[in-house]
Amino acid sequence: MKKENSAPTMKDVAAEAGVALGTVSKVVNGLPVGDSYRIRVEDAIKKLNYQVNSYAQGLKANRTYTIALLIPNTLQPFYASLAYHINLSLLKRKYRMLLCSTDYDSGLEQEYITMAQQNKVDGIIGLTYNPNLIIEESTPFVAIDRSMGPGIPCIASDNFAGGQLAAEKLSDLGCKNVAFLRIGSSLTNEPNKRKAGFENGCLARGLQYEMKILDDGEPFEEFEKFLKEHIDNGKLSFDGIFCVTDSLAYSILKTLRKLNQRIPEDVQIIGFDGIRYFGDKDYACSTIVQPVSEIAEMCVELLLQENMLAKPPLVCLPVSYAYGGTTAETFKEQEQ
Amino acid sequence: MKKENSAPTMKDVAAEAGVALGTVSKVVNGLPVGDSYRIRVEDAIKKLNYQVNSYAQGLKANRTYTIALLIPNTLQPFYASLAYHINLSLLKRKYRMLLCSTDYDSGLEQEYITMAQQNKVDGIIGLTYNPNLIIEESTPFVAIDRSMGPGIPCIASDNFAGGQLAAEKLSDLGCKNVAFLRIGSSLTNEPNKRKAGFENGCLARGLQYEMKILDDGEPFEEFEKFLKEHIDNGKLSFDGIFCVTDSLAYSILKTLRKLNQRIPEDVQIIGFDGIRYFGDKDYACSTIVQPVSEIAEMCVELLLQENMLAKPPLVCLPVSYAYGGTTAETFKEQEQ
DNA sequence: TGAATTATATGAATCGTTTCGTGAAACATA
DNA sequence: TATGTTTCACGAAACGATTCATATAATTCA
Repeated sequence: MKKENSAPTMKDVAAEAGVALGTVSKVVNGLPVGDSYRIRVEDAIKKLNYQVNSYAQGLKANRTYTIALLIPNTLQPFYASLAYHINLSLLKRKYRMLLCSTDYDSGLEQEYITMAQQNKVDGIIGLTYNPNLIIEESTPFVAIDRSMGPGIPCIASDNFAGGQLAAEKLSDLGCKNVAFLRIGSSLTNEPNKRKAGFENGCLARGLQYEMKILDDGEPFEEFEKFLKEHIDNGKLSFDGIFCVTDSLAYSILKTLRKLNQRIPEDVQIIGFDGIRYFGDKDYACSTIVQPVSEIAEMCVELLLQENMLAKPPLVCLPVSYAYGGTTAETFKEQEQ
Repeated sequence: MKKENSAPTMKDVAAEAGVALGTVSKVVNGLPVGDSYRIRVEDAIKKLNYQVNSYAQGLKANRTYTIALLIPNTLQPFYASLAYHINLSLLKRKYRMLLCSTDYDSGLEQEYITMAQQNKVDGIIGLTYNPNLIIEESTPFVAIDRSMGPGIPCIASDNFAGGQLAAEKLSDLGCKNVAFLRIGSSLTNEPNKRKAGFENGCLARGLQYEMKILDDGEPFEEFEKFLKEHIDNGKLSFDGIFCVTDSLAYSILKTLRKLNQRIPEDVQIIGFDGIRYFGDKDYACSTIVQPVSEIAEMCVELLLQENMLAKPPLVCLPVSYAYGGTTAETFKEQEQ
């Protein structure tokens, strides 16, 4: 007799079908069972509208088919894209995803990790900023864009190559005197390598270059000041600018327009990330595109890989260049 | 004696502290326990680095403090924003969020709902498109933008008022002859009310108006054709256009520019949603802003509300207008 | 036909919590 | 001191699934 007002359990199904508990379990899990039994159980399942209780399964099996994703938010397109693609990769493997928006808050990052561990997730993927997160060794962790120490693989774009590519592109597009602009985290993380790559590329191509790097807390206006200082008689001394992110590129674009510079005629701009308007339309600016889908797939693959020893400390995936209207490729503009 | 290589359990803590299982449980849950016991237990917890197993808790309590959010994806800024704000509202209440990207796939929507129910989530928030989803009555469900039937509250912006507001704004900004453009779902959902609201507003203000509504599957080029037909001698007959979403507004903007129309000088455009570039910067276009944060809060509040009877069938939250460069408010443009 | 072998269904034990009836200890009262 | 009350720790039972040792039925072979 099934209890009132409560979801049916395996026991209820067993009673309904007139078989033992273990038999129902086998049917549910697709293990070999005599046909007559199987049919009776399947009928009972349909009749009672039975659904397994993943929590009971998780408790017994110590496996939950759930992973946690820590990202600052889903408002920034790059993070949103990561969340989307990681979700897809997990879906293919029948895994579920707990989304944890950390808002760049170190305390919240730690809270979410503790929560995830209590929830006995099968692993955590994290794009985090707290430099001393405490992660139990028993919980597999894969980091994005940051090296977190031994045993924790880091997945990132090839940021150095990306910086280099930006320099080469600007050079190919006719620039002679370029600038690199960066704002944000002083942490040692993979995206910081964009600077070295760009420098390297500039040297290789014989480009004149300058760098303006704002520390945490410095206001964006410093960039405006910097740019103004490089305007002589209405003319900007740079003919190309590489911004560390598309978001920054967008702000710089607006600033330059305010300073009466035409883009791309007077100065060309390349960003980094590969952000598109509304998710799937044009690129927000000419940009070095991160292979988000590949990053996602690699994160999931490494996270779920059993063999800890085979986990590499750092994986850098290849980036590419995409036109987005802020560089002077007239043949492409016509395509638009 | 604690087992090798496995996370410590309450039993381990009890043994370490020399107390009973129930006592540890009480300490963990903040129930009254004698001070000497409490201290011993707390020390043991620290020493063993014990963490509760939420799965065991969930099994016993039939309560998981987890809800599932079904949205098409996180790439579209509006959905991404929903995900972000719902996550925040849940966090305040110590709830976790399973993110399910459905990609507008009816089958996947149903799969996710079944999965969520097996996972014994405490509720589901869904912005779905499948017209006949099967949802167990025992799982609380709150719908966004779609009425799903009795017992399932629907949360939405006041789309009718939004359409009206768009007409009024265009009128205030000097438009005399306007158009409404819509593409997408033929489902009966709340956003469809934007059309009626706009019509109503146009009539009230004595605006000339035309509508162009594309069915599912019709190509975007139909809009271009429509607009071309309304260009006479290089001049568009409309001086204002209301697009059903910001995303559409963006596409129309590009099309109009291709047709040599200046925005906002020749024709003003208002979209709907309140999308911002890069999540927190300028609006993508002049727009009717959906109160996403309030929608999120309302969804969570209604979902977790115990009293089923107090759940309203439909909640419409107030929208507002925001300038985003595609309307002719010169005083605002100067602010930029 | 009877014994040996194989195949397969059974159900008790288990996972890590929470809950609650039980009983021991501490305190108050006469 | 003896008795009645109150307090609070104890630990068995339960949540719903899986697993595995056991029991039963079916099959094979002499």
